[in-house]
Amino acid sequence: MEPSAKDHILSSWQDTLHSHGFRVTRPRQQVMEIITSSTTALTPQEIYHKSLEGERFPGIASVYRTLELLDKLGLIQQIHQPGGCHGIWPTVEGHNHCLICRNCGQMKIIEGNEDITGYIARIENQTGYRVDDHWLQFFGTCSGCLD
Amino acid sequence: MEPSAKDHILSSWQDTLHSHGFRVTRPRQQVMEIITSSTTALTPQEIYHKSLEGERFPGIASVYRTLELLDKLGLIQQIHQPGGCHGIWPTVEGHNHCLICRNCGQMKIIEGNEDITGYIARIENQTGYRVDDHWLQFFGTCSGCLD
DNA sequence: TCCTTATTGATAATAATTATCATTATCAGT
DNA sequence: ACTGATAATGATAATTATTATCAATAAGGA
Repeated sequence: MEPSAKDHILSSWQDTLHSHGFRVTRPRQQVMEIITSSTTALTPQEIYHKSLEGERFPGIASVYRTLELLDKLGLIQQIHQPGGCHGIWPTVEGHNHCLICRNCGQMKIIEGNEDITGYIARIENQTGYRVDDHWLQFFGTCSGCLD
Repeated sequence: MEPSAKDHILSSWQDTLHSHGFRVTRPRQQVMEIITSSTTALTPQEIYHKSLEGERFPGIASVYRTLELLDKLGLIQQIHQPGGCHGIWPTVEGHNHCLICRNCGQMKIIEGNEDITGYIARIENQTGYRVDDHWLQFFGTCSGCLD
């Protein structure tokens, strides 16, 4: 069986841990497994509660510690939503944005190929700010929830 | 002396409270004063701590209650940032975006006149989502911090 | 000014996150 | 495979943030 995209992320995360001298422990694997399996951005508490479904599960402190580590290594990012801040999602390479279903929370990462350089230049002129980054997020309804 | 933009917002907020049958109390006025005077988006705790500088100040519960009320009336919105979620900022009419200085936190609201309708249409085709809203935020350095 | 009652302040209760430390388990080096 | 040094864990205490409770207070119409 061909390795799935999820398996690929998981093994690359484990490589990153090893190459930085961190151990690949069972609690860390469980947290990483949950994050990479999810179709929605999860909060730390949600990740912890999902882990309870398993036979053995990490303590809540280890969940927080693992998230802190993954964040420090740049492997995850925090997703912000109007009604529920700071969901966790794997970091994706390159410039991209997220698309969130308001109904079921399902998230998709989309390639950021919009051209707003002209808009940014105008903002810089008007405000005197130097702009070095932006967030673009889309909200709507996914195809499953539209039916 | 000409009434400032802040005074204008403040009196319109008070009108909104009155017209919805809510009382304009001292604690509410203090919270509204702090929000409208700030150049950065503030968290509930930050608003409370600023209020302590005054001679009389609201209890922490009243700060939360006032924020809940202002939010329900649509007078404030929550601003999300990578390192400090849920700052409070007055709602601005129309379609607009915010520009935040990563250094000092100073915030500006900018008119949303970018055209990303083509981009949105492409996203809808690719993903099957129906997109009904978006967030666009810019991060950078303000003119004061550039010097 | 008085009266009704919405609102407050003080604080208890709940929830979320971080810190502490003895015990456990990873994994590099045999 | 086995062993040992120590990174990491689990359990829990401490801290912080938010929400709920209720008697006392004050806003604002009559």
